[in-house]
Amino acid sequence: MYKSATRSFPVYDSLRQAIIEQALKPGVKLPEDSIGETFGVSRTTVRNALVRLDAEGLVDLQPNRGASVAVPTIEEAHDIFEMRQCLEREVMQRLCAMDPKPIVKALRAHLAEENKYLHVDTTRSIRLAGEFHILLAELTGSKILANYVNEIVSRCSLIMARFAQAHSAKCGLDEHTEIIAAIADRDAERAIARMHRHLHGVQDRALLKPDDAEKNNVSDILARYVTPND
Amino acid sequence: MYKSATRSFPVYDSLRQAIIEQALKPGVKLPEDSIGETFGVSRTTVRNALVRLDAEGLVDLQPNRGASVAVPTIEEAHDIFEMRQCLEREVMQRLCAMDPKPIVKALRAHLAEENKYLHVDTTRSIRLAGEFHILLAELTGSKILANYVNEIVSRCSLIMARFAQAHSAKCGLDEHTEIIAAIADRDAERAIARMHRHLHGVQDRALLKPDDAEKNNVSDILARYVTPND
DNA sequence: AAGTTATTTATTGTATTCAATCATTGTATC
DNA sequence: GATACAATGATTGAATACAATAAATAACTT
Repeated sequence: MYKSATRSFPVYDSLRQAIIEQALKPGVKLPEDSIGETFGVSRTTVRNALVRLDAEGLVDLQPNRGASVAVPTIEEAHDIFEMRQCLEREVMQRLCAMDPKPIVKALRAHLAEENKYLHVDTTRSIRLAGEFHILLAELTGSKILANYVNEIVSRCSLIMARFAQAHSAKCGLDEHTEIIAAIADRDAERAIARMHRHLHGVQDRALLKPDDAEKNNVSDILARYVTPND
Repeated sequence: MYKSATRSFPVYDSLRQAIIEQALKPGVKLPEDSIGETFGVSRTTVRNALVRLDAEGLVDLQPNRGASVAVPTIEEAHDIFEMRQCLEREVMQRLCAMDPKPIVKALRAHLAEENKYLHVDTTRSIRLAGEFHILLAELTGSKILANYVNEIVSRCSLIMARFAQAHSAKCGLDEHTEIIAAIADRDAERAIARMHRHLHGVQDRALLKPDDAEKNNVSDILARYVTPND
């Protein structure tokens, strides 16, 4: 839906990544000026990216008082997790009605990747765990379902940044393995049950920590996310 | 998610309305200049609205060649309708687990409205039919579910504009009545079945007409959608 | 005359500019 | 010392301006 051939795309993408990886924590202000400087673009361009992120629910764009990383309430957190259950149930349902061979192959390949970076690169590990769910959705072949799952997984990352203990964001790899097995057997009921329990575990671990909305300097953090192209 | 206290909001809102009501048909170009003139705002402001509509899937924003009303393919159409089935099934499920009294009351009130304008004001009638589904979603109390349903109902309007016979967009009121009855009985299975059949009917009627992408003048059409506030 | 290239025109991408709003600090008053 | 108000500074809202790209037209070649 988003064509990357614009200057605002890298801004959008880096901000998104930074939010998902919890480098930009909920509540952090996102001033157009400083972000523009970081990326070497004008405020117009930054604003474009912010509008998009607002539409996706990752950023909160208040009139006349600018943008900040969205701060999900505990109610929204429950709401989002419930929706996630619904979407991923649908994913399981559909995958179990398809030819499991290519699906399982792709999933196993991803799982190997997850294993590779477990206990090695935490940030990457967390990202891969999320991408496992996005891959599942993509394998259904439904663009719109994949989009929704993508969006909601991102928002769950945000929730974990707000409420969860540090590093509790990692999905259990065993659980991913179990889910793949159920799909391989085309056992929809089991796949749904496994997924449900898995997500419930993630949710449980997510809703513990009281918030410490520590202020961080945006520019310093973002500088690490600029992809150098010269 | 979208704060209305900006100049771009009326532009966004009018465009959205015009697309949903099928006054702006799929494929119609949306030049920033002429739209800006129509609303008395600058291109910057128009662009803001277009970016948002692109994010919602109602507008297609191609780099360097501007915006046009999205033209869903037949594959996307099926994809979207399938997703809609999933979402509205969830709505039924949730509503049937709640206290039916206030829900049924709100739904009956809406149905009365639908009846009132049936055979009187076609445009309004079509809009109300869509809003029935949005109301259902809102009554679950889930913001995010309501958002998704809202979005997907809009995109279904787009699909009907592209493929359906003129005026086949109207939902059967009897079917709405049946759905309400099932909710009143807290009979989830029946509610889901009714909704499923209902949507299937809508989908069937939607996928007939070959496209006649007649060119239309945007400004003329949009002029009717400008809400005068002075 | 058909096709190709050059030129012009229209439209978009982005930066810059100015006005409006909000946040903050300082000052006065009680 | 606390509160209310005023002035300042910082940040956003939105229009304008300029550069870059694409579309349309004209001129040219074969």
